[in-house]
Amino acid sequence: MAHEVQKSIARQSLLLKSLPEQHVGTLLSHAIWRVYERGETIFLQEEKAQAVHVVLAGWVKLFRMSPNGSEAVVSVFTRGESFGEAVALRNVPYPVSAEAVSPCEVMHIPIPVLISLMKEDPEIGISILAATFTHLHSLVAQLEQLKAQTGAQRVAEFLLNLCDCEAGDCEVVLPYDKMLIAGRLGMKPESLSRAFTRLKPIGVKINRNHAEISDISVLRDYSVSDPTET
Amino acid sequence: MAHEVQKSIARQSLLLKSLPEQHVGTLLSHAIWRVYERGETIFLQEEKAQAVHVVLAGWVKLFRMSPNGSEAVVSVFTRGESFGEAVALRNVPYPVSAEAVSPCEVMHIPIPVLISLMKEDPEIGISILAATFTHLHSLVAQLEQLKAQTGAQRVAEFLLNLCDCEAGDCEVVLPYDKMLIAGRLGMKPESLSRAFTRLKPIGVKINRNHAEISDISVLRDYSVSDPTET
DNA sequence: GGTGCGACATGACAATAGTCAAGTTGCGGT
DNA sequence: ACCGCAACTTGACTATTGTCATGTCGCACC
Repeated sequence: MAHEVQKSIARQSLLLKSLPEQHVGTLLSHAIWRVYERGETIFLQEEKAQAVHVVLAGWVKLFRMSPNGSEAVVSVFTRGESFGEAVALRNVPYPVSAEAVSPCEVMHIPIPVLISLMKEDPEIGISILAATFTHLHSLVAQLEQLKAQTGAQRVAEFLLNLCDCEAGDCEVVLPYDKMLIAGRLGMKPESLSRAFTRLKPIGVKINRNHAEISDISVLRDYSVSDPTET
Repeated sequence: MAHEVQKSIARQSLLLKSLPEQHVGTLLSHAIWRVYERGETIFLQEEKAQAVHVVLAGWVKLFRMSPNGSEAVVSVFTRGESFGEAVALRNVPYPVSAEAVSPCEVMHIPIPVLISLMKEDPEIGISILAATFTHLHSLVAQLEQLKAQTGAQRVAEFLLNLCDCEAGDCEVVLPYDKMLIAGRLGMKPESLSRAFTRLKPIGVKINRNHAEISDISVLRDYSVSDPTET
């Protein structure tokens, strides 16, 4: 971790930003910084956890291979987000695998460093819990989406999360390729294509990896409407 | 918490069993003990968290109401299990609602008690993280199931989790009614019925709330087989 | 011992998503 | 500039699931 730029990104991460300065310094000085190429494995399911991971740049996916061979994408992380906190403290194997889906920079904080610091200051524990809770919450939201919404609605919600605008029209860039988006939303690439087609009548134009939304509120209404009444 | 029986159940809970004796005593002496009737609400989504909850008897479901009115069951807890740990420490509203699905006994540990104890002893934090991680893990597993398995396979896996036997034949009791099982597995009651029908040819007989499995290994094979090749 | 209600099963149908196959397109390598 | 590949789209078909309607059964309540 020689570069000041990366240190400052790390400080802004959800995991570290609420910690007192002295601890952040300790953690950063023990952290390992690595780059990954697209498609490279960061760790494998069932492997023993060695570190907590903070994404500094690029995109990382967490996924699970089921015994029958199909892949379920559990989540996708980018700059400032961290993963592996909970598993780190329990000395159990990873329940998922992690892979870089674009060129990435990832910071690894070795677990022993974290544990010893945690015994000194309970604030660290609370901070880790906060990050873990964020994941928990997002998984709950995903479960709800899968169980209660159609494919097209999930895509609509996905697009809405990408917009920062509040109302009116908006253009967003799809952050990673469509195969991964499909996986993240629990469908096949073909179904994603069709979902996009279905959103066309309500003002969504897809061009390459750009999406144009003519009216956000229309899309928002659609994403929460009852599937049976459309 | 006047009753010794309940205290001893609480001590066996995942949350408390690994804590040092003195802390358990403190927590128990501040805990509130309550009974709930079937269908009674324990807390509502968006409500501010007041306590961590430990189920002593009966069954509790956590669920989310989506804006369009449909209900997604997130998890179901029973004796010895706890929920609400993560949200407790962040002063944020509950992301889910909780309801008793059978007559229940639930112990509530007020959050301030927990926080002050946590500042005294970091072990408490680790213990809470452990419980939280268990939930995280189970949510990840659920996501995988929903995305990569058919309805009948999810039912098969649900039945396998209920058996304690390792091989051969086995009879299990369905722990709660079929409507809730359906919700827990992300399907409608009708689909659950059909899933049971589909499991009949491979040796599963359903009678009331009893399930007879003629050969566990056959069922296990089925639950992990590729849906396309059956 | 009725009576009525809710849980559950089943059939017919519609909607949704997966599968397979056949293009099209964009892009990197030569 | 050409080639080849992988991502993406589209169409036809199938499978799975939700919806609606109907019927049975068990059980609490009078």
